[in-house]
Amino acid sequence: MEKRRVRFAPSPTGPLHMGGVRTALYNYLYAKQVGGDFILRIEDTDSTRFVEGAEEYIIEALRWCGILPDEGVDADGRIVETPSEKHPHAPYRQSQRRGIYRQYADYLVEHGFAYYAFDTAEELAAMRAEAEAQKRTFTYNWQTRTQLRNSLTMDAAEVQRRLAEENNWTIRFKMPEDRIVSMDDMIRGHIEVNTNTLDDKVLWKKADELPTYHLANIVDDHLMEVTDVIRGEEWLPSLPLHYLLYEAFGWQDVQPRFAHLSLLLKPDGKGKLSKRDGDRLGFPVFPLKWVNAEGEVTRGYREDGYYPEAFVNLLAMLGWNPGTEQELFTLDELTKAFSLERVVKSGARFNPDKAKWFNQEYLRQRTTEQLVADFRALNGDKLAGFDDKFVGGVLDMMKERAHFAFELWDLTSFFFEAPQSYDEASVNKFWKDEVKEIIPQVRTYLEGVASFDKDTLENGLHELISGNEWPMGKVMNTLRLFLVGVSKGPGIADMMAILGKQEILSRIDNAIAKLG
RNA sequence: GGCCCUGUCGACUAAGGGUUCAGGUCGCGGCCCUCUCAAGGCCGAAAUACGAGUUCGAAUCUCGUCGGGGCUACCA
Repeated sequence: MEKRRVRFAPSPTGPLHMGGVRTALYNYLYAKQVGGDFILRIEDTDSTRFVEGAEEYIIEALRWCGILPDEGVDADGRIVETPSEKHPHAPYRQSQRRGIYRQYADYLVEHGFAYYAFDTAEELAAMRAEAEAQKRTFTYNWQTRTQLRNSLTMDAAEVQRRLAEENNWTIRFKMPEDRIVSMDDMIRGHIEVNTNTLDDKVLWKKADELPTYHLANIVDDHLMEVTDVIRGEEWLPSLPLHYLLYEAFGWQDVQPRFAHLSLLLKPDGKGKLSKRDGDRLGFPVFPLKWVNAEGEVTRGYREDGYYPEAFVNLLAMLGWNPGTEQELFTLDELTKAFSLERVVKSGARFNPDKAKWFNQEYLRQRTTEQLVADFRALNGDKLAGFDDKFVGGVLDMMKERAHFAFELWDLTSFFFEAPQSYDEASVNKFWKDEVKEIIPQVRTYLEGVASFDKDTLENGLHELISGNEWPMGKVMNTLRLFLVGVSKGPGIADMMAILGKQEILSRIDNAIAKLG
């Protein structure tokens, strides 16, 4: 089989949405599975929607996820502008390929597949409004084009004059009359559409000297020898046009195969997942943090504390499954297991809780060394006086409770700082006369323990308390309160063993002094 | 409105006409463990949108209805 070549072709109109990352991921997995190439192409034919920094964001997001393209981006993470052996189809930015497209648009006009149109946007908008008022649908196609201002209705001289003098004309595709376009989608199967429901799409804009998406996309996919197009479902309605364009160019025998992915839906209510949902429900919708021109900050998975492996994993499982009960996959495992046949056809509602669960699983898989590094990166100054062995011991004991590394400080702070205050409800509950008499005796016992390890302390404390018929719960909870300040944390003996005798005795003394 | 896609527990999904009074995971509830909080273990509630048809047999095939999504720009 020929080498598979797939592409991810986003527009730099803002930060890349997590749905876009998923599309990129599926392309990557599909290509890598068979040793194919993953290409990045920037579709920036609409200069009015260009957003500064968006292109860099896209590349950085892919890099963070570990799915950087083979072609289109250089080692420094820049879009390639000059052809080379590794990047033969450069430039990979459509705005820099403007010289390429015109000949293809002209070809279509010369061979009767397209025509020049001189209607203004205002005229067409007015016609659409009028049609709507009459509860009709205005479609620019064979039924209406003969009454409109275009090269089909004007004489050749007039057309030439307008082409030379006017600056706002377009080239439109001449959608055939009453034809069934028969298409295949790798996920959805066979699809048929009647061309009567389609309109004469604009392929070229004189004002910009640039093609629109449809033309640029087909031409570039062909020129870049793309074999498979995996893209979002929003492109499905354009598929007949794309088929017809391949046919018009005579490329139908080498046209790519298509797969249209369903969209990501909001966690609740109706509609597709949007930035608003993230703000409203408290989760990121974008891979990385983004600050727009107005200084408005949008949160990202990376900055929210997600591991890229977890993010990739959760994205992969949103609309695909391996057919087994396995849910945790490395990128390599995904590459081996992935198949378009197992991509789900219906839209996937995003579930933030499950996203957190994925991160928790990845946090648990981290080695102690990795976790210590994560933890120090977040809490450096507070940990200055503690060595890796101590920090690692604390984290090993507590990591099971965290979904994110940033939660670890709240979970473990009492190992690094003695409590400054004591939870009032717990004090009222446990610090009673009976216990006030017992605690000093426990302190005396602790002071005399020769081997201050977990098992010795655990057994010793239990024997001491039950031997004296003291109330186990009250005594232990009081000790916990004195050591931690609140009613939470690991086992008392575990804590004592890690903190050491001096620290334990000092915390007990402080608490007694403070609470009286 | 028109066109296209789509419809299994609250969510992600499995089951490709009989092996299914529908399985797993997240979430939810309960119990156990226990010095607290977690974690863990065990158990539980929870779905084939609806209606016809095909068939000995339908979650699975067909049609209709309803729901959801997308497109309907000189945006991508």
